[in-house]
Amino acid sequence: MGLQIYNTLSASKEEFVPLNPWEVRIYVCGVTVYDSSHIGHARALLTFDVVYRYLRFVGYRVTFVRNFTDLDDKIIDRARQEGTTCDAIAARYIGEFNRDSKALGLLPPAHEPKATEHIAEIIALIRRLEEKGMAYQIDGDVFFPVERFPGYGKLSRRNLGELEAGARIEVDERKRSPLDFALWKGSKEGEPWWESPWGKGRPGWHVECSAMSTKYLGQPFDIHGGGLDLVFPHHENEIAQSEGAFARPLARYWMHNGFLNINREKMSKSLGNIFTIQEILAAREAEALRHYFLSSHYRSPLDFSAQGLEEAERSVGRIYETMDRVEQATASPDSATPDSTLLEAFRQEMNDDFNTPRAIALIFEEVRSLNRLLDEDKTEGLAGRAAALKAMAEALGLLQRSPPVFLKSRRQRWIEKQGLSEAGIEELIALRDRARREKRYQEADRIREKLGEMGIALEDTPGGTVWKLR
RNA sequence: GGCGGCGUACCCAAGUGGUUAAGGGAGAGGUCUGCAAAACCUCGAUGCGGCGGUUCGAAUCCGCCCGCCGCCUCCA
Repeated sequence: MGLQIYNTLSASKEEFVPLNPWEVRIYVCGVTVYDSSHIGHARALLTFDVVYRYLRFVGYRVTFVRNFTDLDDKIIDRARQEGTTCDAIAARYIGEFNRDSKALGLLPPAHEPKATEHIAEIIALIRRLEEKGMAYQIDGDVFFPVERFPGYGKLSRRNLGELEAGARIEVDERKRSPLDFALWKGSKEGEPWWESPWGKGRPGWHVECSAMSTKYLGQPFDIHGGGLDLVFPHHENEIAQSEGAFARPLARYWMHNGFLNINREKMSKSLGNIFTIQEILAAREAEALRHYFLSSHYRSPLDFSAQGLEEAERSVGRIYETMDRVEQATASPDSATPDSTLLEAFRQEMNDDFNTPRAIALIFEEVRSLNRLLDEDKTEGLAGRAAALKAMAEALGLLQRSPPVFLKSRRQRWIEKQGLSEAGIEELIALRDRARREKRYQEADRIREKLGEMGIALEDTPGGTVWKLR
């Protein structure tokens, strides 16, 4: 059986059949660049990075697009607070985002369009809606009349009656329905603006994604993704605009990742429980965060904890340590043909709506068998299995670095945090080794204990004493 | 009020009708070791929030109840 994807549109898993058999076109809503990205963003980014990687792994040519919303009320507010321009704010946080995404080990998208660079396309889309009677102008604003789009609510499984009943929005009295949303906003004093058929103004929130996704991917395209919170109203409105304008589907599969909570609470500024990506990556390896997220299913809510992340870092370290052993024992696993049984098992798990927890379980089962082979000095089949493990890990974005580099980096980070010096540690180890050679074991154990208190574990291997973090 | 989700061992977390309920961490015992560590082996939920029901058979379907959470407003 092929890949099954849970489609929010049908609220069920569906066989994934792309429009063209060999390629997949996917659009993911990126970030609004008004502040630093936090680990909730990281979950969404990593979720779709794995979708992207896995689609490539199974052989598709993938066109992946992720936008920047660089035009929005929050950016305007921020610029005002700081007495600077929206451009400056957007540029700053796009820069941060690029650093974050590199640090997270994300594959770069084919396109990263910005709203401000697609004003012409946005205006064209709104005009098209006007022609079809799906836009109305009031003063300098243009709204989308939701009752003109019969499928409104199909993604979030609501009907207009329910929505209106539950609406707690401050209603703009000029709108025909409280649910109508702005396609174009007339500019107020001090706001960025562009010339348009409706006067000076700027796009509404949802319209830029409609314009940009179809510009790069056509309509329909295969997969549209984003966080669960975007289902309503953002994605619902994208569907209304794009399908209203062109009378064909916008995207065929809608994927949404679950939320990240902190200690069972939603992350929010008012609770002060937001961790930025930069804060987390200063303390932990990026692949630890990735492993932590992939250990639960992307659609489940996930509770973030420092302890969980620490455990994840150890787990990732275990995979690296095993790969390190393999590389020391065999010439080169890279030149081996990956074990096909393992790859097939991996595909089977991932084909079930990207079941990464099971894929990771598979990786650990394999880590155990590899270690057993290594313990027993058996090299038969080792390279092929290691190659398969590596291929699986890469499809998840793990094992992006060479084992020695990763292990060294983790150790280095820890030394700095503890204010220790590598030379000092080495010196103590040398002292202990001399004591051991001279069979002064009490002395040797005393030194090891001392290092232990510093958080360092020693391993006496045939090749000499190596040290690791507790 | 409307819509939706979750509750699996000490912790994290898969599993949505059928042999022994994945995997990781912690724990216990063992192999190895001067002693350790790492690695490996073994053990570990007769039970999947509670109570009923459907079924030859349910963590898995249905009903009720308890507890937690999300969306309906900007939000990944």
